[in-house]
Amino acid sequence: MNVSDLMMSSRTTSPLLHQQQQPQSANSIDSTITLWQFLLELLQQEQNGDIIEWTRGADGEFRLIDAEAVARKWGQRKAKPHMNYDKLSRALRYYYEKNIIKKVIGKKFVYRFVTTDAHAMAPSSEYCTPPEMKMCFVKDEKDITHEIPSFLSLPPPTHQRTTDFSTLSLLGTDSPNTAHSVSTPSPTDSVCSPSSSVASSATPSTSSPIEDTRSRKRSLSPSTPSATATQASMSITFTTLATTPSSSSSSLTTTAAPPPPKKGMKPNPLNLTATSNFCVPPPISPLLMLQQHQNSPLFQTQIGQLYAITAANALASAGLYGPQMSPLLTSQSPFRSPLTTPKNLGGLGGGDGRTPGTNGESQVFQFPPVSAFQSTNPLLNTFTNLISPMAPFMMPSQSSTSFKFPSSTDSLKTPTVPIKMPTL
DNA sequence: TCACGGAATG
DNA sequence: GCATTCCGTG
Repeated sequence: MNVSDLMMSSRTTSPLLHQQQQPQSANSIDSTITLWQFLLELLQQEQNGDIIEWTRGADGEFRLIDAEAVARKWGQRKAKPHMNYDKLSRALRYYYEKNIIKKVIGKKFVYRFVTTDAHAMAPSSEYCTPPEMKMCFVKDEKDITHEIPSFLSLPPPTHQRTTDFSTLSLLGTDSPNTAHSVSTPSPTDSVCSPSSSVASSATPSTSSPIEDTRSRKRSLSPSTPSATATQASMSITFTTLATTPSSSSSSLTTTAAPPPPKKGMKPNPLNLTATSNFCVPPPISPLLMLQQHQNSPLFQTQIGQLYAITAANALASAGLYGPQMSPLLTSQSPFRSPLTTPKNLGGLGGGDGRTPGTNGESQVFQFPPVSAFQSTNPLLNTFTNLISPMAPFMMPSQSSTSFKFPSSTDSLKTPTVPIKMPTL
């Protein structure tokens, strides 16, 4: 199966994508659509190129060429005849808090869809944030010829981070038949409690040009991670994309004797506080953390068209901690509301756009371009080549852990991920 | 003029 | 919850 097939198949699984294939008229009333969806829709339709455009599609950055015209269309869609840019922009500003859209400071009418950053996704940022992550999304095969709308975002360094993670995540490579998810334990079992994450992520970081002023309003409840949890555990669940997220076909738990999940506790794949079992407080080196990146609107709506590859800079650190800890992970259901993301966006990723800064560019974290870790056009390659960054981790010859990526031929089978835990 | 966020409201 | 509407401020 090639990328094209993959995309086509994925489209059929996505209501949103289906909707995009049959775009609603900007004039028709749809009270359910949200603004960011509407904007994405406009951006995807060439006929709107005179009122809205991607300025740096690779970064999710777009500009309202004719803001009032966009607002009028928005008003038509929502049956709000008095809609104008002033009101529309107020709605956009609410997105700042939700980490869906941010303002590109210094550029008039320029906004940016926010890619997922570790802090948005992982409230337990202090110990659960991978040191570095590279991620690229490929929007569409034909678009690759001019620009890859790669949502590349690099979480800034965290001073508070005292641990080094070997993290490698492959995201969004949901083949039509297979998706992969982390089956997470309950947040109540979390080592990295939300409170500690607030404390850490809301700590003003001098390294970050982004600072959410609102986060300072929140009460900080300083706490330290539990020193008792020294065991890392891991559970990877593979699901079929066609099924509901909860109907995972199987799961596998590591040999680290993790506490069994509480009965009746339904893991929330988005709640990365639930990744606590991957979090090991210092001085013991944490082994891994799996992250999902699903709250980006583009990721949400274009997952079938997007290819997301993340590769932490764990290639080296994986060697440190042992190649046995090199899990791969893809997202579970891509069709998940970004607004279900935990609201703890404080700190690095929560800039409100009004932080003193030189310009918008300096306030936007970007992942390196695709070429940073893809020497060739990824879409000219096969699916296998797309995940080539992970190849070293998937080679039994280099790893005591073999990882078999589910293929189209065994899509209904349950891939196994034998994971050997180092002695702590 | 643009951008921001509080507040009230639907 | 997600805007919409209005408004004061910079």
